Amino acid sequence: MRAIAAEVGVQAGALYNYTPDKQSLLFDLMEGHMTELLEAVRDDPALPPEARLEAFVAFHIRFHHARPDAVFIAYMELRNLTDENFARVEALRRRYEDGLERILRDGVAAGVFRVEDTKIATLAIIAMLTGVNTWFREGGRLSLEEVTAQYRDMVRRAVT
Amino acid sequence: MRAIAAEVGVQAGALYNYTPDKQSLLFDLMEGHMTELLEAVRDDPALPPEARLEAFVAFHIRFHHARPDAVFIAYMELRNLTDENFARVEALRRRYEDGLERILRDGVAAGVFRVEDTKIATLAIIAMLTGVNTWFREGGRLSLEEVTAQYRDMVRRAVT
DNA sequence: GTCTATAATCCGATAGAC
DNA sequence: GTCTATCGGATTATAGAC
Repeated sequence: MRAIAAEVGVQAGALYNYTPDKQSLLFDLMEGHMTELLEAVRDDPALPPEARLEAFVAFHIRFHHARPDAVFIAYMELRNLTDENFARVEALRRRYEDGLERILRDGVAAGVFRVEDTKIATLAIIAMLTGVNTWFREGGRLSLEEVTAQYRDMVRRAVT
Repeated sequence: MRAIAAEVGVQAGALYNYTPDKQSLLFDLMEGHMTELLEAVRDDPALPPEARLEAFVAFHIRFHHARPDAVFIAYMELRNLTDENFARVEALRRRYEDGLERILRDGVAAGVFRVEDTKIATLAIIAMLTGVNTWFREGGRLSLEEVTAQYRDMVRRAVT
């Protein structure tokens, strides 16, 4: 709390005019991040599953790349949530995963994807995409667009 | 330190007969984990790249599944290492990644893998495989062997 | 709405008896 | 080698002045 106060230029006690306690602040940050994620993601079931999957890959990488701090907190501070707050954040995360799984299931039903278990494929793809945040830095050997293109190819081939 | 002492049945001060300070204890844990990993991984360059890749997938999942606590610490406590200790752990991690990249490069050279950038594919595959630890629990819908088989298929198809 | 001051508690690490 | 006791400092949160 002292670090946050110093960052915004007030004393620690002043923060308690804006949040009842640290737990609420942490939960609000994480819930806000997940809500933004769910509101930003787009999926048009009328499009071919391959196009929907490619759009998801590009969206996930770009959205998370734009918010490294929120992603870091959402990942590292999960264990510091109360049981109830943890359950609420987890429910939002599952809703996001369900969006990807729907694409995979539709692709399987349409005969264009070969996926034995869509839930496992969903978790595998999201873990792979989120991993970009741990190593990608602007100004490196490849641009984010080039990196995204390669992940798009790997994901597409993994499920076809 | 107090929690560790309680777990092993001594008082906090007694731990300092075994470690000079908390930083050394943390570093020794993480270095030990990475050293075990590097000593346990096997790769026979004489085998076909596809077989070597499948062996790597199975090894990575099994090794990490057997050490959930060490994996968790190696991940969550990275930021609590001093700069020097962080650099040493990172160097070990990079050596492990290089082992997988060698397989991918050999496969590309042999014309059996289609990978645009072997470094990116390496990071993507490892992130995907390590993600298993965050959700897999013994006694669930699928056995670890079944899960491993599905990851093996996805990885193989992603690079061919 | 911000400040100072402080309560209550936790932390890593050390000192010295045994 | 373990214990008790404690130091010095950090933490979240509160109280009350302005």
